[in-house]
Amino acid sequence: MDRRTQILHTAGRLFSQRGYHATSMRDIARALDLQGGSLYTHIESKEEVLWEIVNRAADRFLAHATSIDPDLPPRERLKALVRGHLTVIAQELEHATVFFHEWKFLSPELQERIKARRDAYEAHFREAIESGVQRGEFKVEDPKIAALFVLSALNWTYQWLRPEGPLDLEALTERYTALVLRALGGEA
Amino acid sequence: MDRRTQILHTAGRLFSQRGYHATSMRDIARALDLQGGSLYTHIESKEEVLWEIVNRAADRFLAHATSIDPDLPPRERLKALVRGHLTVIAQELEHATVFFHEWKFLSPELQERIKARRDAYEAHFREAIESGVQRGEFKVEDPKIAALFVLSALNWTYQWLRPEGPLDLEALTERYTALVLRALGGEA
DNA sequence: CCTACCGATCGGTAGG
DNA sequence: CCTACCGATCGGTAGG
Repeated sequence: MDRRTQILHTAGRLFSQRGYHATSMRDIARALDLQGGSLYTHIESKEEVLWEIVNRAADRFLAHATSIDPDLPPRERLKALVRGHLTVIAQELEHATVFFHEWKFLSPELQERIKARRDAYEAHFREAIESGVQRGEFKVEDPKIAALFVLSALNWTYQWLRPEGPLDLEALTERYTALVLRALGGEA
Repeated sequence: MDRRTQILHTAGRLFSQRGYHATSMRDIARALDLQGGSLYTHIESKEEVLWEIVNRAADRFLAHATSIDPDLPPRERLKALVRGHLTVIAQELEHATVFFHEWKFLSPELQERIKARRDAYEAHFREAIESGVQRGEFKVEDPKIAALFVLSALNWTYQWLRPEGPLDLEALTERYTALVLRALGGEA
């Protein structure tokens, strides 16, 4: 792991624990046994560090979603989306936390880029639900609200999901998909 | 509205927009046409301001939950809980945002007090679900996960719920309760 | 990668 | 409620 990667990793941990503004560059340096100024050989600015963390987390979420065959039956597609989302959060809890919590501290231009990626991600959920409704697999009055409902239930999990916790990822995925599919009227 | 109330209100707005650490006491003072030092006639410290905002938001959530008759049929009880939660978020969006986002910046002692209140609040949901399962109104494998699922779907709404938005609170409550009850197996 | 520093700003206080 | 200030710390840079 080269220095830059170490810096991003350490920053991700500290940002997720204390927040972006409550973490100083000197905090990051100290955790790596460096002096504050030495970080700038490897990074451009504090904001660049935040951007890398947030954007890489967006990569992870999108990589899962785009790898799902859109021709799958909507029920299977949604199951895969739920599983992928929980997997990213469980495997990348610190970066996911920074992604959800700290993206507002990016510059307006970088915020727009993240919003665009987030919208593209959410569209996968909305489309899976809409196609399920069209095919009669799901029954919901308002697919947009249903998508927000499902994404809300998933996003908040970064607040309480602990990979080392009593519930393993498989078991949680199973229970969450069951709740989601039943909410959408897609399962007995 | 006395000065102290004005300060708490302004701080709530700024904390919700920029976050606690990115808001300076001088920012709050400037918004009220005061000098920074003048705030301290009315407040003790920046942390006290955060505490007041967070704890009052907790008051609002708990006031709704405890006003619900626990002998109601579980379905009705849960409907009321969902309605109450969305009502607080819609009516107190800025304070609710600070409640969810900034409580980690309180001292450990104050964090504990908030956690205790949050746990008490969540217990209302868990108990409503558990009693629904016992009475046969709900069918869920794991009431604890079901409660986390419902609370997650509700909590995240502060991220996208806009009181001035196209969807009014009544309509949103209706759709959310329908999704929640169906997820719990409590409605055809 | 370190030492030493820059200007700016922080939360909070004294004294009026 | 203001002026003026305190010590501390911030992100970042120059020069080696």
